[in-house]
Amino acid sequence: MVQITNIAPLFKDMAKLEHDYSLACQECSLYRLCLPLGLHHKDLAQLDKIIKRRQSYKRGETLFTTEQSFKSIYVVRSGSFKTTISTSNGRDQVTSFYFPGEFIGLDALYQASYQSNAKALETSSVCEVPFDALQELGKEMPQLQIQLLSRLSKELSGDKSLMLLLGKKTADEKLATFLLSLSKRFSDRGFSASEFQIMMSRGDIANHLGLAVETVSRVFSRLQEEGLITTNGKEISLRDIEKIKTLCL
Amino acid sequence: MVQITNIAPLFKDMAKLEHDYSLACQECSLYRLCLPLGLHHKDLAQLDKIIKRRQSYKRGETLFTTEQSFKSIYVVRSGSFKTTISTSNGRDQVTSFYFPGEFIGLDALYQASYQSNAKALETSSVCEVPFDALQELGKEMPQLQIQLLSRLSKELSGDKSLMLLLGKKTADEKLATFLLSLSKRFSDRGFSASEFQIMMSRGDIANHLGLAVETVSRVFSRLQEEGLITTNGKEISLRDIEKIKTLCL
DNA sequence: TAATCACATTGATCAGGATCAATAAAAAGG
DNA sequence: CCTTTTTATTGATCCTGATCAATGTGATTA
Repeated sequence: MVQITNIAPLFKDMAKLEHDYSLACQECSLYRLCLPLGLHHKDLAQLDKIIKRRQSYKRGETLFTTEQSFKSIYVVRSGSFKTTISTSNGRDQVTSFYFPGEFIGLDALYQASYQSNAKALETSSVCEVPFDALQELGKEMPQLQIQLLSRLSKELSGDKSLMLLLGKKTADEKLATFLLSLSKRFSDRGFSASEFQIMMSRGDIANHLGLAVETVSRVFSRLQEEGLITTNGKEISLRDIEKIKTLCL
Repeated sequence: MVQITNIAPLFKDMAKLEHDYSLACQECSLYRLCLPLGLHHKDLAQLDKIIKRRQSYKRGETLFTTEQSFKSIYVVRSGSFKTTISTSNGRDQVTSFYFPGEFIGLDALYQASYQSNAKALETSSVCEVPFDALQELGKEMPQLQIQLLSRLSKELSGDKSLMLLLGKKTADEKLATFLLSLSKRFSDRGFSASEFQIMMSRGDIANHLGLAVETVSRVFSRLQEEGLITTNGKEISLRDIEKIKTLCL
């Protein structure tokens, strides 16, 4: 059996996370969720050197588009992003949402150009990791390569699950699955698993789940009538997680 | 006890293509599509040592299931496979089809167990690549790591495209897109881009595209009436590829 | 603070594709 | 080879979720 990673959740100081964009990997509260996991101290320092800490992006601002050639992968430092791809006639699909510690742009390295458009969902910041430099480092740090492979593999299995959702689940099941996925990710990051603020619009959610906005709205209302959740705009609280789990299938 | 370890060489003359499972990477006709691409000759020899050539699988036979722990990735040598994942209540989704030179099991390395079930669609064979050994080799061959990353990334972008298909395309668009994807993959492998045999059932296709069998059948008939394709069971020929392209969106 | 604009909810109606049903055609198996 | 089983096609009907429409609720800006 090949055991690759053990991303244990935990981080404490929210304030740091939000505001100190220059914070080095060594002191970053995302350490356990991020790329450096498993690196030795001296290797970490080297990784730290190649990472560019970037200014924040405001809601709706673009991180990259399919027009740009691939140079870097991005790790969310604070806030959140969405990626979309489009048909030639302008319909588009929200392929993923990204939270702190998650990698954006991994699907780009094959074609050497970004395969999707990435936009901030709220005021957010990222660490930019130039891929060339990362590969150079990787030659001397197998652990880093493994980390990277592991991330790609994780995204891959997430995508397969979404295929199952898109292809085989009903509207109710889709939304239940989505809410639990958010819950898990918030709780992995030290936030409440049952009460959180969603920063994506109903439209984004609907699009991501292959539904119409109206359907999402109706399912939210129905779940609320049944006492499974409470919503107030962007505030969501899951009142009966166990029951919601049974809805996911 | 007489151990019969390697019978294959005895049959060297029998259709190398299909049946010589012991054929080394150096002589393999899939070279350009496969893992070794870009490796130096001596590195290739080393890679060759860790690869296990496996007996063939018959239609419907299992390559691996979600119950098994992850040890190896598999490269299709001949034939084809499908992978599926399932909901807790038994609905399942065909997540991908795999052709010669393509890698199966890449989504497994994150959780160290296979995330899907892989089955042969016809009499097929694979090369088994033990992941531990591959990682060891990778330490000395950056090119190999890059190849691996590249493959993961490629699968990732394929999956994103499928999300777009599942979430935003109509039945006609789905089937047109699917046919062209097959066409491309056959032509990449030196076969005709316009005439080929599909080895997956209508059910598999329907499931993969998030449709009912009946719908797939009807769309096939409609495309045929419109003179865009000809079908005869598993034989498909694309009569007007340009027009089919316009259907994909 | 009003005015504008983007987003959300709810209702009424519609349609694409699912489901049900029957038959036909291939495979598989004895 | 004939029998049995699986897979494919075609038709009739139904239903989930899309679309259209109207109103409500927040946000942003002047």
